Amino acid sequence: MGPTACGKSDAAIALAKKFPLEIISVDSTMVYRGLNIGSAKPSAAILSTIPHHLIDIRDPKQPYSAADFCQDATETIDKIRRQGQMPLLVGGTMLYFKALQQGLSALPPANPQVRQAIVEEAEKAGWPALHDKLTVIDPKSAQRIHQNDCKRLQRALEVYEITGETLSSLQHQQKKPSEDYIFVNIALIPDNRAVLRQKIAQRFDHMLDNGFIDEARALYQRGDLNTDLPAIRSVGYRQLWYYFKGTLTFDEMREQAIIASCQLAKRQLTWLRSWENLHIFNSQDENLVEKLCHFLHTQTKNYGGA
RNA sequence: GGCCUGAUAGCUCAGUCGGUAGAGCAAAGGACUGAAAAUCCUUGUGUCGGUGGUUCGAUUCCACCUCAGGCCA
Repeated sequence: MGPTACGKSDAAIALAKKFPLEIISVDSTMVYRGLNIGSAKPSAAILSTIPHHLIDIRDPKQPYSAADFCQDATETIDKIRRQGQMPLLVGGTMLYFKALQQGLSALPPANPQVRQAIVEEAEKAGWPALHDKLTVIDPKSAQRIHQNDCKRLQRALEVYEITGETLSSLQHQQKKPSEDYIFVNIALIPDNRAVLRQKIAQRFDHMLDNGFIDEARALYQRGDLNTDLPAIRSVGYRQLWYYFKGTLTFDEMREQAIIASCQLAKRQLTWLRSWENLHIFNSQDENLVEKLCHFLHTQTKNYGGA
């Protein structure tokens, strides 16, 4: 785990060359086909040499979720282990890591019609009015969810609408943490954030120089995608969308994409700061790969048959 | 060379009829259960260009200087 542009993929690939392991991507954007350059997806050449999973498994039109990930990841882990290999989960989507290890409550999946109805209600009455409504239905969740947090408000109302039960009561019921596996949590954390920011900017410029705009334009010209979709909301694609529409100039698009990327990195670091049982490595350490190899070596000894 | 306009937070700017200042963005910290690269919450950021003058008190008024932009020679 680690923030964007900290070198996770490179480190994982280096490890895959030395250990009998296969990589499972834990990334909410790399799941989408056609989002390659902007998601910093490993190249086709690397993907064909080193086994990667959960990349290119969705069309950008179809949303993917943490629950989808849990199911896919569990199946993939089992498959890899049956083949006598070790799974290495690599990515920056911290909710996916958490959901996989701690489990999710038994909640209904998203329902587009119900969501649409809630959005329409919010457009008429405003989100604070929906928050009032939730206070009556599920005071516990309403207290926890801020009245401006439209995504969580929508979800809480959606769950009640579909099941007739409140989100808080369903969440109260036992989650099923995964007990079949031993997870070793490793974080790559930069010790200098200014350097990370610089790296993010350089990487974005590199993407622009290597066809990111053409890639995004092809998606834009499909005509059936928009910025309400999770795929197109992601960093870079969203700003390019506004650039194509003419809302942003090129310079504004570049600046805002880099800023959004830095803000993403900050949120990822916030997750990791309070993460339990974390093995932390300095992502800016010259000998990072060496140290990771040493660490993996001791871990495989400890958990050899697990 | 003359005249005009500007100089306030990291950036763009507002403001103080004289009582040492505030928005947006950025930043920092935080939350996170089927959209999570999403969504949301909290919090500051200051020699108010410099030096003098008037004043109980100047970022605010006055003079000069510096810098930037514009107009005229």
